[in-house]
Amino acid sequence: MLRTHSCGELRIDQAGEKVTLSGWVQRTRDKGGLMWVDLRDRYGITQLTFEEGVTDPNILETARKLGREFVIQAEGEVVERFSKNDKIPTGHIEIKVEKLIILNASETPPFVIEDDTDGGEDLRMKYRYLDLRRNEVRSKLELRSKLAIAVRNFLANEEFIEVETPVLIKSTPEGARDFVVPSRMNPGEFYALPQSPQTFKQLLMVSGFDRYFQIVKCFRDEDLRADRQPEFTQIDCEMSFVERDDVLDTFEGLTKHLFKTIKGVELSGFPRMDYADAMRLYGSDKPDTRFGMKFVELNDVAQNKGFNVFDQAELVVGICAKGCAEYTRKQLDALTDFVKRPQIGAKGLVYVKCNADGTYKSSVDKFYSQEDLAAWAQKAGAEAGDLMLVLSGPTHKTRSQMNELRLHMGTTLGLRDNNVFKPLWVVDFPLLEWDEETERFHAMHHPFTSALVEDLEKLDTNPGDVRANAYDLVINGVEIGGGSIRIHDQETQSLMFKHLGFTEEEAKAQFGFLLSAFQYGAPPHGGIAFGFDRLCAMFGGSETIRDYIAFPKNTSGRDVMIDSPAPIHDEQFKELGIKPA
RNA sequence: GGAGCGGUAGUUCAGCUGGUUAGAAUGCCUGCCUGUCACGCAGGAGGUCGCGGGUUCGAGUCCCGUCCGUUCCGCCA
Repeated sequence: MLRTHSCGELRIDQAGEKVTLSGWVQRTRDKGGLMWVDLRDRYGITQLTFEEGVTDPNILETARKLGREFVIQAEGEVVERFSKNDKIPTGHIEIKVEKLIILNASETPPFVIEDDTDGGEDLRMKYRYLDLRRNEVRSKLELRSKLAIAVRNFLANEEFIEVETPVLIKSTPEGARDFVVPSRMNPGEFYALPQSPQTFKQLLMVSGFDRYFQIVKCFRDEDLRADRQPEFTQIDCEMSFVERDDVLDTFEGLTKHLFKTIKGVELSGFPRMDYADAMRLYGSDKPDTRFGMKFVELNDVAQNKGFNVFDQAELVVGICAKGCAEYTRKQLDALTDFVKRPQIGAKGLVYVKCNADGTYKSSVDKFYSQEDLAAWAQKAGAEAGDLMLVLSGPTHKTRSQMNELRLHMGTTLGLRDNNVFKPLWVVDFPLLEWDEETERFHAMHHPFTSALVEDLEKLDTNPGDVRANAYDLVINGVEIGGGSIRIHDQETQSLMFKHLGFTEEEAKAQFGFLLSAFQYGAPPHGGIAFGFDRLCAMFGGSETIRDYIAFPKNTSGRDVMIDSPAPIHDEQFKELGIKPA
């Protein structure tokens, strides 16, 4: 037996017992006549002791050879410590070693395996298997495992069936770029890796599975971010005979269950907000509702007073930062620089300080009287001591700039507490979005999303105004998941493809299987998918999903540990019937 | 595709307006140390300053290019 106990479980009660422990050498402390070794495994650390005149000289000699991360097996007696350490759970005991075996020596690792490591991101990724020995990273994967199990428990309890769908499927021009895989047996033809199991889960509804889920890898060949990996995991779900609220209720239930069982947090009912309101009040389809600072449109009180910039703007919009009237020139300049950065691209920033004495000081005093500014303040709900920040320009662009500023102010003012969770359903997204590049409408969610019945008539006259029966779950400004009630009849689906610019032949070639399935009794259905990696990161209180993935890729889509992607041999090209680039 | 930041010892970083032999901390090695637990003390080894070119009497430092990493924009139905 290589071990009788883990390195985290022995306590003072076990004093006197003979035990065998195995693990990694965390650190050795050689005091001359007395030597200690911290032995580590995933459960904890137990101290081993070696003493001149007590420990067998051969064992002492072996112990002195130990280096960091050696794998050893130690046998000995559990004894009470002479000087105890209250900082670790096993700190009241130690093992008086009577037998020591080096199971495997180790090179000195390139960074220290400690919570507070000296290793940089890149290095840790190259030696990810060492990084994963660290408590911090391991505990994130433990959290992920717990979440996955809790998801399965909840959904199984709700009669969902877990079904695996294929990974080698077919490329379609809609949506994100596909990863493709050449087919050896069908030269010149390619599989694509799924961006989501969308059509398969809909077919499972046609098959009568009624409630499906899968914790599944999805693939998108797009540029990466801190919260975006080329392969990522979704909690993918679909339900039959449901309307929107049935889906929302079920997954509100799942979300509450996860927060309760994993974090011990009780969430109350999730508010719902129209996409249009989200854009108007927060300038974003995923508003962070942990704090207010809602947008206030000021066109009627700020225009036609001679300030050209505002007069010519489609939208004049402000936010009120509570208690910030004392901001210095330097702070205001920094905010101006913030919104003028190329990534945000505002031309400038107007401020209005609501002074304690009831007067106003603004960057546009030349154009506006105290009464004018008072009208703004009243509209924005700004009181003495507050600061109004105002942007103007084209509606869509200005809203998105103000969204950035609002989030920045929220962060600056400490209003975005990681221990507070504010979920929100954003509903009634637009069905279609105009794409400047291809000069046609494309589906905002995906082409299988149904429209709101009352908007259907606008599909021909004003397609951009048609709302979809689609919804997103947003928590703290992070898009956790999204879904829709799907189209389930062949006619409507064909019509949708037509509006998306597919010819009948194209629609048939790409989605013929779905259209045909819809002719054989497809039930009304809808579903949702949660981004599992992001959910894990949110539960762990972090913004990057990388540490919640055991072996992630870097921002260039590379795995620096195995060094992929990599070239293939000419013979492989030949076998696959494709030519090297 | 675009923008910002970064690349100096095994590692994390400092190195100002260009100027002797490029530093610190930590890790590593050697010696000492019987209650350490971030042990302590003494000593030692360790560098193609990412790469290529240019400016200069002189480049880690300035300029151009390039590669890599990272953050963001575009992109992500």
